[in-house]
Amino acid sequence: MAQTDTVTRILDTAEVLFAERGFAETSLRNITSKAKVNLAAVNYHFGSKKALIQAVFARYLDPFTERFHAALDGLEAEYGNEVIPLEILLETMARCVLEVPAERNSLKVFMKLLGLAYSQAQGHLRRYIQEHYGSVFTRFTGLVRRATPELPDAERFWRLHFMLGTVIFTLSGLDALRDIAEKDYGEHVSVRELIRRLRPVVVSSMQAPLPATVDDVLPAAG
Amino acid sequence: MAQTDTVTRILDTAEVLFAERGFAETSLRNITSKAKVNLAAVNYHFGSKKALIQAVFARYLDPFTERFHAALDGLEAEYGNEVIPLEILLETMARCVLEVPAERNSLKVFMKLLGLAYSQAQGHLRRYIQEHYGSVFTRFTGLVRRATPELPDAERFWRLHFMLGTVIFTLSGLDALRDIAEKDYGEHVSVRELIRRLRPVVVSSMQAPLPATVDDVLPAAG
DNA sequence: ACTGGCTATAAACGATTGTTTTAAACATCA
DNA sequence: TGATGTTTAAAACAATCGTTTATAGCCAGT
Repeated sequence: MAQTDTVTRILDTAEVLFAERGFAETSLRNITSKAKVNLAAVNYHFGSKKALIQAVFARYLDPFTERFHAALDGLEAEYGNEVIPLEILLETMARCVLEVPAERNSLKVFMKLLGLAYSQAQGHLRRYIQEHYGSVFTRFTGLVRRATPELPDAERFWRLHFMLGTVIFTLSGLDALRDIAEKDYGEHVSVRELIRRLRPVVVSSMQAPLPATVDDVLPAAG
Repeated sequence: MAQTDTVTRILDTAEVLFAERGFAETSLRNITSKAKVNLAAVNYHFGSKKALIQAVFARYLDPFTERFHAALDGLEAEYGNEVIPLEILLETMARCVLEVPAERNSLKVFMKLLGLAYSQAQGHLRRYIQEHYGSVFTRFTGLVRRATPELPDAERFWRLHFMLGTVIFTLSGLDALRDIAEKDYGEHVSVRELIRRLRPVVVSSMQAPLPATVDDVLPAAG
């Protein structure tokens, strides 16, 4: 089938170029010429550039959500009515994130796309992701809520997003950071290495003491 | 002087539009029409779009670095040969970040621009920032090093970037997150409120236990 | 009053964008 | 085999991009 081949080749090329240069900076001609397919093939198979972008995300997020739901099913079955510990929840999510792109390109591309979805995308992408994949996140946060009863709801909400920021920011800017780290510390940094470093930091973030309630945020000055 | 007025009006408009939609998605015509100046004025006063982008950053970063250097001078004078505690260093940086944009637009724009500098900008911006403002960061990390002698250099490097990710990601995506938070928790979220929440999390991140050295990152699976 | 140096304006430049159209090549099924 | 519907190919579409040019206006200094 030349059809599936063309579609796949477009997606494979598009996700790499999008991750490298962003959506607006990547033209359809960049994609089609590198993918060795015709320019019109994009609009024929996907309808528009926006739809292509969404398809790129769907190819990552569909298997991820499926896997993540299954993993959470397994955890809930295993723990029954008991509370699933926070570390287990976080590791489960991490494992699902890691496993999905391993079949395809690289985790770096996946995280870079996620970062773009937040920083770029003046609307349609965020709306698309929210609509199609919001339920998994809701389910996950519900389990995290049971695992962290000491946190007020708003506090937990923000800390989860702090955590998201740490992970996405680091892994999406990995190339630039890796260059600096290697130059300064001579140490080669793999993604798994980075996740090993992320683990205690993320857990500590979630378990940090509650912020001061009333007093000034920046008390000292002189 | 209509000259300064035009330059300022271009910068004021450009930084808002850049922050809202990114660099590539913001055309010079968008800027000049909203700023009510002639299209050619951008290339006349700044030379190119790239130079305009850099000028937008310089208008934030120049006063910030000046202020930050001064604040660090004050701390070093105050503490002499003693080690400046980590919390003091972090708070000092936070205060400098907060004070600069208060004179101008909003912290949100500033953070959004910083986020864009990392996620977009396939080169020239990152290089520009590194060249012009890298020394402040180097000085700061040197002080952080003395404040956290228990951390290996590489570990501290990464944790500082984790921290950066948390802050930039959260504050640059503030609008979208604020909508969700207000809808779900009814609570209005100001920037200062958010920084109050960020403080214990960031400190805990830096003080987290060191990662496991050898064993598997994701041990359990079944 | 007039010249010289800036700045503002309008128009046009060539290049590139996403998308559409037209025609040819292909596969599939009666 | 011949007809039908699908995929590719090349060209053209109108729109928009950053940039440049040519012209007009302004405010000094002599």
